[in-house]
Amino acid sequence: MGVSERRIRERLDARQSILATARELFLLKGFEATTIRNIAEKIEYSPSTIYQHFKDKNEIFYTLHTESFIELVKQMKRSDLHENPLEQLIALGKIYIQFAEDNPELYDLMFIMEAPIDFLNLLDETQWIEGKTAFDYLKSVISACIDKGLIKETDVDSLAYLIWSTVHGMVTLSFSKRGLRIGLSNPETIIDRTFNIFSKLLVKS
Amino acid sequence: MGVSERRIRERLDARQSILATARELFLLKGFEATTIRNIAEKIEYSPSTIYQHFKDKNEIFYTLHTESFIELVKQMKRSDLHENPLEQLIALGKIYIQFAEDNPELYDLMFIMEAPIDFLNLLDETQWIEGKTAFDYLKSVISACIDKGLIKETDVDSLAYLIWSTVHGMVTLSFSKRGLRIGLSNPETIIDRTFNIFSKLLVKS
DNA sequence: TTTTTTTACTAAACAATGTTCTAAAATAAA
DNA sequence: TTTATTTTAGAACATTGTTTAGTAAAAAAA
Repeated sequence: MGVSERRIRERLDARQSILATARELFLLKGFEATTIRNIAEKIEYSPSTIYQHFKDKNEIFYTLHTESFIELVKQMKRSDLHENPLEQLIALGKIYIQFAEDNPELYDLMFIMEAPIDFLNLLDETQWIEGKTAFDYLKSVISACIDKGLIKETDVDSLAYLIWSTVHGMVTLSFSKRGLRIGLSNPETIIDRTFNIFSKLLVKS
Repeated sequence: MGVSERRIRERLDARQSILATARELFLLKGFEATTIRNIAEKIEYSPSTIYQHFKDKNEIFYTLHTESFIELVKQMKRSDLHENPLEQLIALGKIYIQFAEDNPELYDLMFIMEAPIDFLNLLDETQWIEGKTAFDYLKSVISACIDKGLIKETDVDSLAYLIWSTVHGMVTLSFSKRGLRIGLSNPETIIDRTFNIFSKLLVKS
């Protein structure tokens, strides 16, 4: 019965090479510029074969979306080498911003584009596990800060949403180039400076 | 010589009706779903006629982009009925969020989409006047807070960028539905609650 | 071994998009 | 009235995501 197993393996290989190529082209040229025909050509299949493995373009990129969250959480966990939870929180923010700056296209897919969430809505999951995992990790660090009396505010949900919003906002304003040409004295360092002020505000609270 | 004047007027009318229709369809269906053929059909012209008035689709929506900023600044100025600059700052934040929630498609065009800024880059203006006007207004309110000793921090640029990032972040996370299904207790009130905490942090600073 | 069934795959086509080309029609100038 | 200019439209082009219909290959059944 090795035959059917081999076929399953071959199918999986094809699927993986579609995903790998999609990822490669996506990182190089973005979502819109990565076409089904592009991917097909690169792996030497016809475009219609891709539809044997994925329902549509969104499904391909939803897979990438999920993988990217696993990677982000992995990066975030690097922050736990700090003993002091406040230091860990600061480190977490920096890691998040760094991830976004290193992977702007992926960040777009993960937090801005509608396509992946639209696909998620098609499956009727009640929870978005990858997102929740990352958010829960942030909350746990904030909780540690509160427990040690390092932050006075006690609404963890709102604190987490505030911190997330702020770093997300800084990053996306930078991506969309809306922070340029508005008279900032040092546009290239504005994210760093703003992050520092925000950190100070949090500590004093 | 009333003839050529009439033709100029007619040209302007055509241009205006293209813009009005573009706006209408855009608000109804968004950028991508608003097609040139769509607009043309509605004003009973052929698609190619539109290209006599606008270089491309981006130019049409860049015009909308600019108009929207004028409207936003108008709304923002409603905040100056508050005597206390800190109260004005809070009001300003609420107005901004309200504008975004009332006009999600316009907000997308104004602060998220690349198309309008790409068009702006084609003209080589050194400043983005509409954006700078709004940002300067925010900075003036913050400066008033600092002058009255209501906020301790003194880096106006960073404070303004922080506040902008935070409200922008909250709004866009909401738009992209990334704040859903991650275990928030009351997702529908999270923006309000977060905004309140952020206000408190700013005051205590 | 031969026949049948399932699977994998492709070429071609479809409907839609932004945009451009070519030529006709309407208008203004001479 | 004739000529030049402007305005307009229809058709075409190059892309896109996706679907359809049919073919070739492999596996299963006879």
